[in-house]
Amino acid sequence: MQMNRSTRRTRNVITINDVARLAGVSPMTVSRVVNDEKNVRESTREAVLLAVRELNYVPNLAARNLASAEHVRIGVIYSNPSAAYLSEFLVGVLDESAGKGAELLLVKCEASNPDAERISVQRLIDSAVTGVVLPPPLSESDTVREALQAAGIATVGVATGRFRSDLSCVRVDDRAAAEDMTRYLLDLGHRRIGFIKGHPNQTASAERLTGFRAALRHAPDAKAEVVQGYFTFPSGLEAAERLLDAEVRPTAIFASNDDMAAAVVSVAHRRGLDVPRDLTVVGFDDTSISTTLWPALTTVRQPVSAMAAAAIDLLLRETRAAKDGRTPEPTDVIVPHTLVERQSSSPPRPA
Amino acid sequence: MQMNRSTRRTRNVITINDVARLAGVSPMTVSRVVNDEKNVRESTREAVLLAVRELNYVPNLAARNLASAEHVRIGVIYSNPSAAYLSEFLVGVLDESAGKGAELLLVKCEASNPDAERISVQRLIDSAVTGVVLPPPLSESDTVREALQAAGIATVGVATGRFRSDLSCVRVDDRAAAEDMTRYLLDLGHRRIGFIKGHPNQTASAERLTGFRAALRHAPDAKAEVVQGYFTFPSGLEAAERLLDAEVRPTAIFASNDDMAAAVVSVAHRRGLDVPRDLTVVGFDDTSISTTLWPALTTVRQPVSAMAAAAIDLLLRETRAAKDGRTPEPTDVIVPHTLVERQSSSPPRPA
DNA sequence: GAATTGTGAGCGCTCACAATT
DNA sequence: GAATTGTGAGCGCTCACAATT
Repeated sequence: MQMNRSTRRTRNVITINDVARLAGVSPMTVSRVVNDEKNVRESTREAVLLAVRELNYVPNLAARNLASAEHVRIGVIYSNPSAAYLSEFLVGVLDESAGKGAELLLVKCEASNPDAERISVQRLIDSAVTGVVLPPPLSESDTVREALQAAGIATVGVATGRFRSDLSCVRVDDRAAAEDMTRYLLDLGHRRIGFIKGHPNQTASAERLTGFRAALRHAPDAKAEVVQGYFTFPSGLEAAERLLDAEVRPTAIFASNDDMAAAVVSVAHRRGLDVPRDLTVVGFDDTSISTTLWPALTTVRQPVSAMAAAAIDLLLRETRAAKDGRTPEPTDVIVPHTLVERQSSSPPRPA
Repeated sequence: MQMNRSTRRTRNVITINDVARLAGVSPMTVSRVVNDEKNVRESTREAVLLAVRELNYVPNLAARNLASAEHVRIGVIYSNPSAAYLSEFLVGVLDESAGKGAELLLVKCEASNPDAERISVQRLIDSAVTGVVLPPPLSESDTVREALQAAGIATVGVATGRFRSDLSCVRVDDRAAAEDMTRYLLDLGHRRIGFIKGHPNQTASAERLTGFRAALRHAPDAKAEVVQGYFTFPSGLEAAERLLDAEVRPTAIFASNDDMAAAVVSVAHRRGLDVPRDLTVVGFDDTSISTTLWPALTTVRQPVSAMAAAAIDLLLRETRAAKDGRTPEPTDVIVPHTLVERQSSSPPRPA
């Protein structure tokens, strides 16, 4: 017999009790299933999940936070990569954590400065974060990784060039992506191709170069010229000058990121070269500069927001598992890249 | 006599009950004071606030969210302003809302497209946001403002050039800031000054121009050349070419934002001009590009993160007041700007 | 009557343990 | 004994109302 409901505001929201009733179990069992805990019989789990789906149940995060011992607080240490990258990254981080009730703590940090890095990590530790997400370039900082590992804090790196067995990461396959782009240039008919490398402190730089070289192996008649860059616009200017000063100019230049590709376009225009008629220019990342520019850049799209979101998701999964006494193996999440063809590329002009 | 505490995890955290006990009132009274409700005697309020401060009480947001009828969800509609601006803005929004338990909902929107703007607003309304923060340039969109007002959603605009009586805003005094910068150039000794205007769809553009002109009125011997820009790097390139093509070149160029100032530096270098020896270049905003560049830009610092944080704070205050039945007057929050002197400015070369 | 303060219950979940298989 | 499920209380706040000034 149903008691008269209290006079309180009626919320017509599905709760854990509704799910429990439908599944014929206790609310605690529903809680176990929803939180992916072990020691739930498979048939029970399925019954609960069925009820969850049927009722479209979404756990109340406020209640979970209040009832559970600790709060999920995720730290993000960011340095000054391309601002375009950071804003896309933050959008992804936000979108994912907002819905999961995780608190975010952002800490700025000068990159390539071990002292500053250690201080940033310490600040996160002092703030009792449960996990940390590292966007590039800090995702490859030994200092940061070691300090976090020493403190036993779950960490996920984003956009590292390679997977390493002691750090979960979310990345694209940089090598395959660079290979795809190079093959695209070869298919257009280019045979003299300049390549601008990324910063040597990031493994993605080497991977992209490897991919570039791998594609060229299938075109023995092609000539490659490789110069160093550092992912910045100014370094791209300098690299472009070097490549375009060659006696026989390349007909295409592949820059390891969009900022440097934008610099190549800038230098080309200064020299009176039409892009793409006289020079094809392609980039990597698909950050906002690639469409701000004229001509818009052909580039490799890294789904930055989705990667950030995936990193948060992975981190939450790992911290939850850790709380449950399991120590999850570091995971290597590879997300698909896409080649985005825009106006900065075309077949070379017939000689 | 103290009962044996439950076997449950002991949290040694200050709660509303601790404050109530110390202040000699009921928890509900503490709740009223903390939430800034009316109908609390002034002496009671003071006693409670004293206890809050003494114990360093911070309300548990999860408990508040669970107990109170509705959730605070703040929408942010962003378009594609400078990426550097957006990332700073998001950092501020995040820092402020994380600590206040507000959920954030980001919606991207193509600017200057009324249909897209209406769709974005509708998405926020459908998601039951309690308030909306508008970064530029959407903070000045009539479409967006009207749609939100029609839906009765509290809104705060950021970095609008002027205050209007129907919209709370957080901004710097653009006119005064531009006047300061211009006076700085005059004090350095410049008498031929180029000015690149911002996009005409933002009131800040006009304010900055007004400030520039106001400062020049005190230097009757100075000559000004004003050209149109649109806040983008390419528009800055074009404007710089126009200014530097003049028979008598300006010795200083004041661009209405950093992106355009960076473009001016780029054009100057292309023409073999040394910055600042041959040409002083100054910007506005102090976004990350101003220090990435060489020489680093002298510019006006807008504390973007702090402004975003202030906007969130103001919004929370307004929605809370509205819940309490009060209709707060739109507020005009002006935050201080600062002139940041770096390497791109110097006295003009003696003729 | 209006302004101010307090009371008891309840928001939706998870804890620690107990009970069952 | 181990694996699985349930029980009762409690997390820290605010609601609706009642009681007091």
